[in-house]
Amino acid sequence: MAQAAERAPRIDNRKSDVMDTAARLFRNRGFHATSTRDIAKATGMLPGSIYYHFVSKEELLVEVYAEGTRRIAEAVDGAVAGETDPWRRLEAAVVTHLETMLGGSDYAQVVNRVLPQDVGEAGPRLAGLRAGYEGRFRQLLTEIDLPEEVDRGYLRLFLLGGVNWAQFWFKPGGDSPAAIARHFIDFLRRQANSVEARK
Amino acid sequence: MAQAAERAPRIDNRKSDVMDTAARLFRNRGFHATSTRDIAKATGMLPGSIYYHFVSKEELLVEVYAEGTRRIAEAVDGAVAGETDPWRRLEAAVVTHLETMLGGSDYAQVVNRVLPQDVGEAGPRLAGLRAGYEGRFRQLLTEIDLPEEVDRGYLRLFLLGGVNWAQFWFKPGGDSPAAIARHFIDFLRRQANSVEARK
Amino acid sequence: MAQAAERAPRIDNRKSDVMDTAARLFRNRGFHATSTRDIAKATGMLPGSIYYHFVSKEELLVEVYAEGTRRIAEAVDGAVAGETDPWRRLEAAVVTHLETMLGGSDYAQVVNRVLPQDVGEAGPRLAGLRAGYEGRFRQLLTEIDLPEEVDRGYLRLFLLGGVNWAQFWFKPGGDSPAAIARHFIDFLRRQANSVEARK
Amino acid sequence: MAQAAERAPRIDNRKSDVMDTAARLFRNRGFHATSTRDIAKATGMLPGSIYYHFVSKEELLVEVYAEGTRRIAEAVDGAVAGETDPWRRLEAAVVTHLETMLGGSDYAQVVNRVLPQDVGEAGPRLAGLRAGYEGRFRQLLTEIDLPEEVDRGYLRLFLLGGVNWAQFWFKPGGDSPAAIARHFIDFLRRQANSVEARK
DNA sequence: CATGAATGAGCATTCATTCAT
DNA sequence: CATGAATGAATGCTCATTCAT
Repeated sequence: MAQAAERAPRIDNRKSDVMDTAARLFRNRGFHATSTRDIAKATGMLPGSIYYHFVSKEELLVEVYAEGTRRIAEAVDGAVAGETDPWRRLEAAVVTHLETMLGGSDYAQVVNRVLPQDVGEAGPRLAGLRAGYEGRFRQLLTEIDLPEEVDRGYLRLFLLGGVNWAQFWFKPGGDSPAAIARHFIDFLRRQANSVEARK
Repeated sequence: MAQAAERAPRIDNRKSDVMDTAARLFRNRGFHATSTRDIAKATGMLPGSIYYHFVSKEELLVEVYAEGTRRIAEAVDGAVAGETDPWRRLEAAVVTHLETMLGGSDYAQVVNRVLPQDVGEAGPRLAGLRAGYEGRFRQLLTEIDLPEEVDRGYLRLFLLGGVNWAQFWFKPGGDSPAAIARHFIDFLRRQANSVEARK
Repeated sequence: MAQAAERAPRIDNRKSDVMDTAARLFRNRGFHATSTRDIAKATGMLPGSIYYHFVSKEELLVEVYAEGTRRIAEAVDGAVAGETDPWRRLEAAVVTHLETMLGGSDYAQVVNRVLPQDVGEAGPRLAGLRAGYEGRFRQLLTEIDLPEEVDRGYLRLFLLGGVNWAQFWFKPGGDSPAAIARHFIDFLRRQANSVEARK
Repeated sequence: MAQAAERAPRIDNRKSDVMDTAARLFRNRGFHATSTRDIAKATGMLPGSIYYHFVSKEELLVEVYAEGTRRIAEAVDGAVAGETDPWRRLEAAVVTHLETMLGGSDYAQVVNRVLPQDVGEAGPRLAGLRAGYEGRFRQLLTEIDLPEEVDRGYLRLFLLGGVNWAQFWFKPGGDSPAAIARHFIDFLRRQANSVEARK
C-alpha cells in the first residue's frame, strides 16, 4: 500500500517534466527558437522520448498553452471572487492577469509570448483557448455602470490590449505589475466618475 | 548630374522588388514561416540572388521593418501637422497609426506582425526602430492637459498597447480602423472632461 | 492430460492474434510500410508487448511467412491428392495455388506480397520456405509426358512466374483465379497436344 | 568557344551522378534499404545536396525508374525493328527484355527490383511507366497467328510474368538470359505449331 | 545583376527495440 | 501475459548561406 502510494505520483511525472521544460524554453526563446532537441536535452531525455508523451511539437505547445490559460483563469477567478464591487472586481481581475502574465509561471507567460498566428495549424486552437479565458472580461465589464455611448466591446478589447502589451515593455525593478494594473484601471474608472460628475 | 539624379531611384530596382516581396510575405505569414527561397521565388529570382542585395535574412527584415516605421511615421506626422488642438492632434495620430497598421502598406504591417523578440540578434534593432517611431506619442501626450495624478508614461504605453493589440482581433468588414481609433481616444478624452467637470 | 490437450491451442492465444494482425497488415501494406506499432495497436496491445511473443519484427515475418507457405502447401496437396491424371493434378495445383495466393488467407498472400530480398537478414530463410513449397511442382512436372527437348526446370520456373505475377495485375470482379489458372495450364497443355499430334 | 564546349557537358552532370548512384543502390538493396544519405555519400555529396536536384526521394526513384523503362523500351524496340517474322519479333523482344532486366544497366534492373506497390504515393506513377513499356507486347502478340480460343491478354500477362519472375531465381553462370528467353518462347511457339499440326 | 550548384548544420519525427515492474 | 516509459540511431528533408562564374 505504501508502495502504491509511492508509485502513484510517478505516473506522468516525466510528461509534466517535459511540459515544464517546454514552458520555460518557449517563454524564454519563443516557439520557433526552441527545438524539440533542446527540450529533450533540458529535460534529461533523448530526442525521441518527447514523442512518447506528445504526438508533435505543436501538440506539446497546445498542452502548455492550455495549462497556461487554465492557470491564469484560475488565478483571476480566485481574485475576482473575493470582491463584490464591480470596479474592484475588474481591478482584481486586471491586477491578477498582469501579475500572472508578467511574473507568474512559465506556463502563463507562454500564453503571452507565443502568438497563435505564428505557429502553424495549431494557431486557431491557441486562439480559442485564449478567447475562452478572455471571455470572463466581457462579464466583468457588463457588471460595470458606464455611459450609454461607451462601447463595452471596444472598451474590453482596448483594456486587454493595453494590459497584454505590457509584456513588451515591462522591466522588473520599477513599479510592480499590480501597481501598473491599478494605473490602467484608473484611466478607465475616470470615465465613470466623469459620468457621475455630469449627472 | 541630372542623369545621375534621374537614374538614382532606378538603381537597386531589384533590391526594392525583393523588399516588396519580403514585406508582403512577412506580413502574411510571419518571419519564421517565410523562407528566403519563398522570397526569391516570389520575386522571380533564384535563392542565392537575395544575397546579392542583403547580407542576411535578418538584415532584410531590418530594412523592411525600418521602411515600415518610416512610412508610419511619415503618415502620422503628416496627419498631426494639420491639427493644432492637442486632443485632435493625438486623435489624428492614433487614427492614422491604426489605419496604417491595419490596412496600410505591407511594410507598415510588418512592424506589427513581427515581434522583435522573435527574431534573433536583430531583435534589439527592431525594438529601437519601433521606439524611435513611438517616441512622438510622448510629445503628443505632453501637449495635452491632464490631471496631475495621471502618469503620462503609463498612459502612453496603455494607449499604444490598446491600439497595437487591434491587429490580433481586427476583422475588415466592421467598423473602420479610424472609427475604432476614435472610440479609443474617447475612452481617454473622457478623463480630461472629468477633470474639467470637477474644476 | 485431457485438460492440457484442450488448453494447448489456447495457449499463446495472443501470439496468434499478433500473427493474424501482422499477416493482414503485411499483406495490405507490405513489410516496410507496416510498423510494429501498427501491429500492436491493431492487436490491441502496446508496442513493447509484441516482443513478449517475438524476438524481432523479422522473426514475426518469418513465422507469418512460414504459416503462409504451410497453408498453401496444405491446400495444394489436398487438391492434388484428388486427381490421378498428371495434367489434372498439375491443373489442380495451379488452380489452388492461384486461388490461395489471390484470395485466400492473409498468411498465404504475404508469401507473394513480401519479397525475400526486401527484408534484411531473414531474406534467405523466406526464400528457403518458398523453395520448400515450390518443390512439389518439380514432382508434378516430372509426372507429365513432355517432348524430350522441353526443359522441365525452365518450364516450372516459367509456369510459376506467370502464375505468381498475377498478384500484380489481378483485379477481383473479372475472371476468377481458377479460370485464369486454367487459361495458363491450357497454354502449356497445348504443347503436349502438339507433341501427340506430331506423333 | 572551346570554353563553352567544355562547359556544356557539365550541365546536369552531378544530377546524373546522383541518378547513377541511386540506380545502383536501389538495384542492389532496394528502395527502402537505401537512404538518401547513402546516395549522397556514394555520390560524394552532402545529404542536403540531393534535394537541389530532386524534390524528394520518391521523385528521384520515379526519375530513375522512368529512365529504366526508357532504356528497356529503346533496347527492345531496336531489337524488334530488325525482324519481320511475328514470332521472331516476339522472340527478339523477350530476349532483349530479359537480357536488359537481368544484366543491363542498373536503371533497367531497378524497374524489376522495386515494386510499385512498395513505394508510397509514387506507386501508381511507377506502375504507369511500367504499363507504358509493357504495352508494346500487346502489339507484338496481335501480330501473331494464334488459335481463336487463346486469350491474347492472359497470354501476354503469363509471358510477362514468366519472364519477369526470372529476376528472383536467375543466377549468372548458367544459361544466358537470351538462351532462357528462347526456352520460354519455345514453350509458347509450340502452341502455334500445335494449331498448324491440327489443321 | 545575378545564377547554378551546392553546403552543412539542424530539424521534427519515426521506429525497432529494451527492460524494470 | 503483458505494460509504461523510454532509448538511440536513423530518416527524409529544410534552410540560410556561399561562391565561382
